[in-house]
Amino acid sequence: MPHSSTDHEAPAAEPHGAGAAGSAPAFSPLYQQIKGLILQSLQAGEWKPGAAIPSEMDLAVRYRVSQGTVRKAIDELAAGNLVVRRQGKGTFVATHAEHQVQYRFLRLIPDNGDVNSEGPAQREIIDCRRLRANAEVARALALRSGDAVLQVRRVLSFSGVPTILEDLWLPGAPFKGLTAERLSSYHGTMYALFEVEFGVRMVRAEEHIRAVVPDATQCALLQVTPGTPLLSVERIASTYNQIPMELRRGLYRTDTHHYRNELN
Amino acid sequence: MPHSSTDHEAPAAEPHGAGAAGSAPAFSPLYQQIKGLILQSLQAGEWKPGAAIPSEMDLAVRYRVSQGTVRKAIDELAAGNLVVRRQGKGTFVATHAEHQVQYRFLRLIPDNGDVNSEGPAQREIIDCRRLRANAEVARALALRSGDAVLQVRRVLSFSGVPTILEDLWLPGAPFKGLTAERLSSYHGTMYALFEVEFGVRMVRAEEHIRAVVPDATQCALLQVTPGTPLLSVERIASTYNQIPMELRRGLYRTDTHHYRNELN
DNA sequence: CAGTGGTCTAGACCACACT
DNA sequence: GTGTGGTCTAGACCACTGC
Repeated sequence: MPHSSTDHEAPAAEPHGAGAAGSAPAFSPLYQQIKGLILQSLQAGEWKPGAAIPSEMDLAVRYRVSQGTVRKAIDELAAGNLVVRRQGKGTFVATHAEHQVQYRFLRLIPDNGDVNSEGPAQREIIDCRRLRANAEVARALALRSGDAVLQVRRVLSFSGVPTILEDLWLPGAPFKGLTAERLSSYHGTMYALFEVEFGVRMVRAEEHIRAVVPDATQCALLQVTPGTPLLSVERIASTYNQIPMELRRGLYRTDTHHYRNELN
Repeated sequence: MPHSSTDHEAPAAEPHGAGAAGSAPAFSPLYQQIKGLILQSLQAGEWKPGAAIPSEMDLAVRYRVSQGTVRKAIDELAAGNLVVRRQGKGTFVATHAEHQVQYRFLRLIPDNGDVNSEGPAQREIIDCRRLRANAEVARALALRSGDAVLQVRRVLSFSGVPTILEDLWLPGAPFKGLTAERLSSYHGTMYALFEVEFGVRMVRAEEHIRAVVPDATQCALLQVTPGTPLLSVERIASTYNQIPMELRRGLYRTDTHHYRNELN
């Protein structure tokens, strides 16, 4: 094998063709392999959220491929919002901790369509406790029943009107040390706090939406009359490697807001 | 100017730099211009839904650019589901008229997650009439109040259970000749019919979701008891050029199904 | 086999940001 | 000016499809 100066990783440079005599081939193009390697570095925390990753040329040298191949790998990462390209500056690890887009996963917007018209949300932590996962929570978080989990309940208000009631469950281990105090005092979104304080970056989520009527407690917290229909939004959010790290159940008032979704 | 054999269009081959002394530059890369030209041909119906568009090489010759540039243009069109690439065969205009993915825009799925477990939906047209657009419908469809529109009401049932009640409004002109008869007798989705019979291909849509309680008529049609919360899904669907061509208001039962959405 | 999309490369140049 | 990502090109080869 030619030249091997400051080796980092070698992509095993096997553009096409079979490897060993395995019965399940499943080859991937070089740029996919590179994408995988970058992804590994991302998970491993080699580059922190908000920081720049090496330039395309540097990565090309490091992985012994052409810049174009690195480019295609990064293109896919950028398409998945894992990374942000900025012309003339570099490519940066995406982060929730930037005031730009406040709630990246929140699809509830005011009926007038202008998110800025109502100012920042007021957040109130109602409860935060450690407990043992029941079967349902355990399944959603890929834990075992009885494992330690953190349960948080909070209310989000817009222009002083309580609009969202959320219950969320987090695996106990990665979030050791999270308290109502820290949640309340942190300035920024929850996901930003998770990133900064616990190194857990939420990357993807899936939501299941239903229409429900709230119980008495929920009515009180959202200040709605019994019988008011609400949106029930169950979200499972995960980090890199698709590992579920949060189960969140939201109740959304839709008298002044609506859930917006784009299809194509 | 060199060689001009069988001219179709010329992209004015102006990769970078300003054109005339206009005060608003706004230049776009070559591949964006090519994308625009392909888009025009798509709208103009030069290539019908389901049919193959010319090969990358052919388009490169036609537009006087390299294959790579055409490729990048097509990549974006494919990313937007306007076109489908099939290795070894060609690139095809996307269509709703293929049994593969039945309802491309329908996000309601059974709670067990398996769309195939319930078989095809039963469709029943309740009503179909021509009338004049009120202010609300006119605004949504970019028409004037009083313009002719078509109003359709239908119920979708899964495994015999009425699950979706939809009211939809279509601009009268492009859909001249649409009747309840044709809607009922057509085998395939509504959007497939629109494509095949009226040349209107729905490409993009935006949905606004709320929780509501149905009125007496709606309860009867969906066979639910008064007070049952339902999902209200308002959709505006549009063709190429972003022109709105359909306003659809759906009421979804979410006792056995849920609206699924992916975030990233 | 020929034709199509898919991958990979290498090099040139442009647009932008910072110093 | 230097370095970054962004565009464009030209050519080679691979993988899949259908004749």
